[in-house]
Amino acid sequence: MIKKPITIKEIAKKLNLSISTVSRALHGHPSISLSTQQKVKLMAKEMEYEPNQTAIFFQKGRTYTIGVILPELAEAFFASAISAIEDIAYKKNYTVLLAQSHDEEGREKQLVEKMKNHRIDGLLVSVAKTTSNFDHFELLRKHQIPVVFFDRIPPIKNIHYVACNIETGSIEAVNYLLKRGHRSIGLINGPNTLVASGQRKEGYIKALYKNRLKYDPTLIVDCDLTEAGTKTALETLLNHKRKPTAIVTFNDYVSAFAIKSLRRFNLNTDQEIEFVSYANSSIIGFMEHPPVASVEQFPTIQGQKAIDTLLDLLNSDVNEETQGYYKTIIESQLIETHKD
Amino acid sequence: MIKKPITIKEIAKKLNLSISTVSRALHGHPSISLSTQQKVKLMAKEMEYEPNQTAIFFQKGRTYTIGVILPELAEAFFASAISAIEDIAYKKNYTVLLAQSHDEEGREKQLVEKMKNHRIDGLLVSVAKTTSNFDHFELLRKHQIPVVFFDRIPPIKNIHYVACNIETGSIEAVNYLLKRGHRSIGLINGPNTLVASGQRKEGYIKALYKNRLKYDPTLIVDCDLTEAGTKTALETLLNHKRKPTAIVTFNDYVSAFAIKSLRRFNLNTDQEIEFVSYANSSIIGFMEHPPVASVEQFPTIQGQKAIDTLLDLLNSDVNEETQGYYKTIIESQLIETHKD
DNA sequence: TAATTTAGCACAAACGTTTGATATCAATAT
DNA sequence: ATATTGATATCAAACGTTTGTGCTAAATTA
Repeated sequence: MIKKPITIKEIAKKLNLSISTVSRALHGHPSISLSTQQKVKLMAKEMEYEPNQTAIFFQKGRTYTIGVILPELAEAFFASAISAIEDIAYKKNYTVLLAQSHDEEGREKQLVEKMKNHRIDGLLVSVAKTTSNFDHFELLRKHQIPVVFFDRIPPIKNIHYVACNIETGSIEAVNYLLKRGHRSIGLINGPNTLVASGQRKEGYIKALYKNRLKYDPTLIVDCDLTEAGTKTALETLLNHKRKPTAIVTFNDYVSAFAIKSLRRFNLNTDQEIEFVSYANSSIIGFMEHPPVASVEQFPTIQGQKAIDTLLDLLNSDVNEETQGYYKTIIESQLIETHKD
Repeated sequence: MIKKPITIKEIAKKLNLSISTVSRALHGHPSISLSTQQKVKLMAKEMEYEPNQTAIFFQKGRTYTIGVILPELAEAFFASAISAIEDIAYKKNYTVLLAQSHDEEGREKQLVEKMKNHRIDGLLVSVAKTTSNFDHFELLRKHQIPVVFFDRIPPIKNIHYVACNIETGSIEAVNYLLKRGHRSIGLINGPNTLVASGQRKEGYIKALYKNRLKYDPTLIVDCDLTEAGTKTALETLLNHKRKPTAIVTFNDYVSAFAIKSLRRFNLNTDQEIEFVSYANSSIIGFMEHPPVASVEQFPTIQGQKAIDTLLDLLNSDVNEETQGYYKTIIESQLIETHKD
């Protein structure tokens, strides 16, 4: 037996009321008597009435839907973020339209367009690595659709964003290693095309300067984040005239590769090399020899703050110019690996 | 400068045409002359016309949106699955409405309701662990909204589903270890409330029987999948009178915990214990001493098949009764760990 | 009692699009 | 010359809901 969705029209007919009365009754409008309100609500329940959201969306011009565009859903960082976002959206009765850009500018652009046409109320974006032109986001502004960027934010003015300050974490990381007595600290960094690489490097250098230590650029080695690349980078550092006793790596995966490689082929190292990395991902818990610490970047908190400010934006009808822009910076934090 | 979305009405006025003509022109309807079609299309582009999808959704009763309900977005398996699903949805011009149940039946129920009201065209679900009543899915059937279950499928008749046959992988795993000369093989399994645990156990037992080996139930130890639980389970096996030389574990994480624990406190084991696990997750690539093999469950393929069959369902207007139900089984597959 | 307020409801427009039915006009066929 | 066809475009209804305005009768006030 197939059920056609029933409408307020049919409720109206059944109760000999007008459509508008039914509508208002269901919303508890004061100009409808309590008795009819109850009658209507009862009948609605009886007939298993469910409002047609598409009609409401259309009518109201709002969808209570927020778009989320992420570079890569399968990446742990973004998976955590979207999970946190969805949780809050659910709580606030919003719905999440999800899409991934795969770090492609073209796809990102198309997705923005698509979401605009879907009449999302607002958008959350972590921008693609390759994106160099940001007009598609400007377009949304013209259509009064607020956008909040998070984690990967574009280098443009007048935007709302939530980001993580990696530099402080970077400084903490180096300070930590210095306190542990290391004097030659290497850095296996990511490709220098990434903003994230620059941030790590900046912090690394600043920390050394602050401690009045001389900064040796050759102790920084870029790598492509693959296992092979990591190995090569590691070997470069091991052959350095001031062979580092500690190494900061771009992220936990690079640390894992480096440690794995180091231990397999260099087990007879009398002096252990200590590692510090970034992300504090769950992988650390599974490692036999984890880095001594990792810089947490709080994906869930970033996601939460991002959707919080978006919802704020949606529920204050003041326009942007007068109220300025939300800029939230989360401080990254060095987390020591739990010794078990 | 704020832009109001412009409508076909305004295009019509500007060209002195009727609304319907503009609509048909934009769709290339044959009863509109090519010359006017071009004029209209040109003007549409000029005025930066974008169709109001909410109006179209409402009008057509279809949203080209598919709902996806997963237990936990932050879990690697589901993150891969949703990634694959989104990719295909994007290609086929569908949009993904995402939500997570957190393995709670109540939340799952609410989400289904919400998605129904959003008028999704179809739904993809991996059901929550706690769900025991499946009426909310039945409801969708009545509303002609097709549902395809994947990975975690409910124990009810007449449904479309995509699942992974773990038993064959389980058998492969044990066979593999037997071939490698092991005669005492342990199993660190998950909680027996999980279907997944049962499947692993079944395969384990069948493999032994097929090889005419006696099955010792005490070589199977359940654990809660935590690090501590794994350690306890491992110790139980190590103290077994027929101490296993190989262990199958519920998943890669359990393997990681076990291996870590084993190597830390038992480094002087002359004879190595070999591990085989499930999931073949990326963590294996980062392990210093990975399991020798892992049973791949193909999250992306499952996701792909699931959305493929859903789209099939959506685009064939034959009703379910006549065409039967799609039941796709993916064979799991033992993947040997790449030696590097 | 007549005038005015108030409560309770109905009417109808509007949101933007699609689509079946219809109209117009010219070209062709009878 | 009339009927038929075909090409092209218009009209108007419909999708389900919200909401400003208008209406009626009862209740209140003067």
